[in-house]
Amino acid sequence: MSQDAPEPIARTSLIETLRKKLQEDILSGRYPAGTSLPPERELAARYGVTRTSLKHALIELRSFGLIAIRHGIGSIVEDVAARAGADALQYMAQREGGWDLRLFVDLLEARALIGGLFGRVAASRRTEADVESLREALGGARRTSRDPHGLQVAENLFMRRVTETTHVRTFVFLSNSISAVYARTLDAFGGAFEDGDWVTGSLEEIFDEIRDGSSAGAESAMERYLTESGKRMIAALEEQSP
Amino acid sequence: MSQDAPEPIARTSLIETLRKKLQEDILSGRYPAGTSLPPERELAARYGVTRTSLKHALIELRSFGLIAIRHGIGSIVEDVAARAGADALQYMAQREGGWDLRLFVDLLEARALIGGLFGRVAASRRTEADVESLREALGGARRTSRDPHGLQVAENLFMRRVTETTHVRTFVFLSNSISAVYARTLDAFGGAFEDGDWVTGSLEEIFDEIRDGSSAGAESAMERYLTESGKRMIAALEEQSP
DNA sequence: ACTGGCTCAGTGGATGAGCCACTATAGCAG
DNA sequence: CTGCTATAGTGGCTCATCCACTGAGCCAGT
Repeated sequence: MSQDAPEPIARTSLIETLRKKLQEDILSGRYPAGTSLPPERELAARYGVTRTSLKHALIELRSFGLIAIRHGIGSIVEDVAARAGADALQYMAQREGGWDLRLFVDLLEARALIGGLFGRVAASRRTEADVESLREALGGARRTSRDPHGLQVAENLFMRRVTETTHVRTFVFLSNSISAVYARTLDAFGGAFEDGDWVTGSLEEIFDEIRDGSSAGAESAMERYLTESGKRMIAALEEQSP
Repeated sequence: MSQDAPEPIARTSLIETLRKKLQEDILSGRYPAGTSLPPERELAARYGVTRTSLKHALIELRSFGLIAIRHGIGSIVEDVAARAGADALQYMAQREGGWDLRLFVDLLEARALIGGLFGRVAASRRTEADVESLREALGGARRTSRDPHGLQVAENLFMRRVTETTHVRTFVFLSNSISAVYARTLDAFGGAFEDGDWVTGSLEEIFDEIRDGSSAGAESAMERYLTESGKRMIAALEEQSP
């Protein structure tokens, strides 16, 4: 198997940087919920960019539910807890360059609980085709079980297949939002995939339960694996950034 | 009680319209996943807008995971199923002005299943403060049980409180993404809240289970209510748009 | 005193021309 | 065959302007 692309160097565009900065200022309470942001012209001057660029960043913030932009009025800061959607997680979990460990732990717990639910539903609805698709993904994991990075990719695929087996499209989107938080920093979690036998063994167990249509079994197998896997991811993270 | 504001007239900005149009063209397969969008200059000319405006729309699409923009290369269409996050749901469920009923049914099913999970976790982790907060929200629903619109708002608040009772912040964000799909069109679902006694009765049942710490009870009460409520929402929708 | 219309200042919406920066490719020099 | 360079195509970003919407205050008519 060919080596995967070596993760293109992260370039930070101005807009990207600007959005992060604004977001940080909002999340840190500098611009409290319910208040107006300074006018675009002033904000642009303050951050030293054009109004056009600033606007790009504002529109992106709006799409995450962090602000509401109203013609003739201004940009109003929304209550994050009340409005921000799941896609905002990927930006909230990485603040100021580092990880927000508390939120990340929270996220992984949610992943484990929801994964359990997915396993349960998947077991009760799997078709022949689903089982085959899962078997194939499992095979991929087995073949690459000694390469942490490859295994990580294979595990992700397997989990995606489990989610698809629920036949609930909304679950796939929810799952994407969660994966997106750590997907772009896969390398940071290599340490969680060094014990290849444990990973493949766990996936096999999950596969067996789903194949057998055992809802309760699949639920607990998923939840157990994801919980332990989450712990290892956290550990890997703490090793890197002391 | 005073009459609520009569829903401000929805204004559609150019960027909003443009984003919808592009999105529709992507989702409908006109620009298949993996291929490049036409160059910005050409796209702008084709849609009859400035490149600046087009860019605003593209950036928004990027934030939903529908495209990837690469300097010097172009905008590549992402595989929606693989990348689009939960916030994309609100736009996918309302295509071409009407509702995508299939996706909406799917969404409501997911809501019921996840709601069950939330109920279970909430029951196992509720604190005194949570119970009080839930009781207060329940009281609000009781007081407005004869006004469908008011009841709907109160029910939303109650469900939010249940989610908060899980003490898993990620759940709140996931929940926001789901609510966002129908939150902006609350009026369309008034029909689902006409039987005030049934709604408040159901909420009371959920409250009791959570208060008593009965995980299994809370899970099934939530799932039952949300399933039935979802059916009524669909019915209300079908009445309106034959 | 109240109503309705008008004006004005402040704010976001949108434009279009222009230049910079990045990427891939083809052709040339060694 | 290798490695450099020129070039064309694409997105990144700026700038200067004008349009459209909102809210507040003023003023004339009733």
